[in-house]
Amino acid sequence: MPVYQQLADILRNQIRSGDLAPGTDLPGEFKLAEQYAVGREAARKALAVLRSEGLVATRRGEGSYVRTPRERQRIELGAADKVTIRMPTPAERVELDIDEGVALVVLARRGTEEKLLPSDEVVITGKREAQKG
Amino acid sequence: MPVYQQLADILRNQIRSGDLAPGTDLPGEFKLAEQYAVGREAARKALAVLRSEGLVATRRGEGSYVRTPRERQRIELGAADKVTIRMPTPAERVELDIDEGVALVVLARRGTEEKLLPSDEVVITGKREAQKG
DNA sequence: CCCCATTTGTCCGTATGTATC
DNA sequence: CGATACATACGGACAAATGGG
Repeated sequence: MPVYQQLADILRNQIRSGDLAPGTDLPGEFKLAEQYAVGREAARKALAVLRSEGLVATRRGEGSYVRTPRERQRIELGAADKVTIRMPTPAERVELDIDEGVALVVLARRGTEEKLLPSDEVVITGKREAQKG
Repeated sequence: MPVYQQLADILRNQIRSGDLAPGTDLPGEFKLAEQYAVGREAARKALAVLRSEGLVATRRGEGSYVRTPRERQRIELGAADKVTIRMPTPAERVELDIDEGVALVVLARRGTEEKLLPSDEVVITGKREAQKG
């Protein structure tokens, strides 16, 4: 198994187990590379994997940290409403302030414009009370 | 703007415009790099961007091609059903045969196990006919 | 406001591994 | 088996953003 994936697995386990709690700063790329005796690229790639899973966020000049789960807004769908999901473009990620590893929920409601929502801020259900006819 | 992003923008536009139709093979990394007078890494990164958006898929030893839109299965949600979305882990991508740049739909239905579905194969709506009481 | 140290981002070059045809 | 093509890995160099002093 590739070095970067092994490292990604180690860090993912530490995150899932709570050993690395949400909000925790991760070591820098060079420190990570040094600690695990790998090249910088392997460390970078491992972080990239975790970013792509939405577990970690990285800010240039700052470093990486464990992402905090978002508060989820409930979306109730009627029979005429449609939701599809796709990944945002880099431009959309900037525009909507979406982290890497977070999908885009496209909500199409009758007579309204499409709404674009970060997938980690929503939970989708059917309508609570149904209308007749 | 970074070279790889400029190249990604060019290719994305060609895909969106239909100039590069679904199923079309893209030039190899070296050819792409040569054609646009960039390094191989820039070409690779551009392809990585498009993969992360679900526009392109790459097979080792084969090359890259424009992904074909999937047939979408309609999912009708009741009031008790819950859907959340997250990115799959590399292991899950292998397990469920999901391309890069495709999210995972987690469908939780009353009394059943969670169902995991590729986000590009579903469209979600509310229940067509509502039950009373 | 500038300077500086830190950290990530970009880019290039090179080499080797591995899957496909 | 060879040719092609992508994947991994390391090295170095410079750019760009951040934060502290």
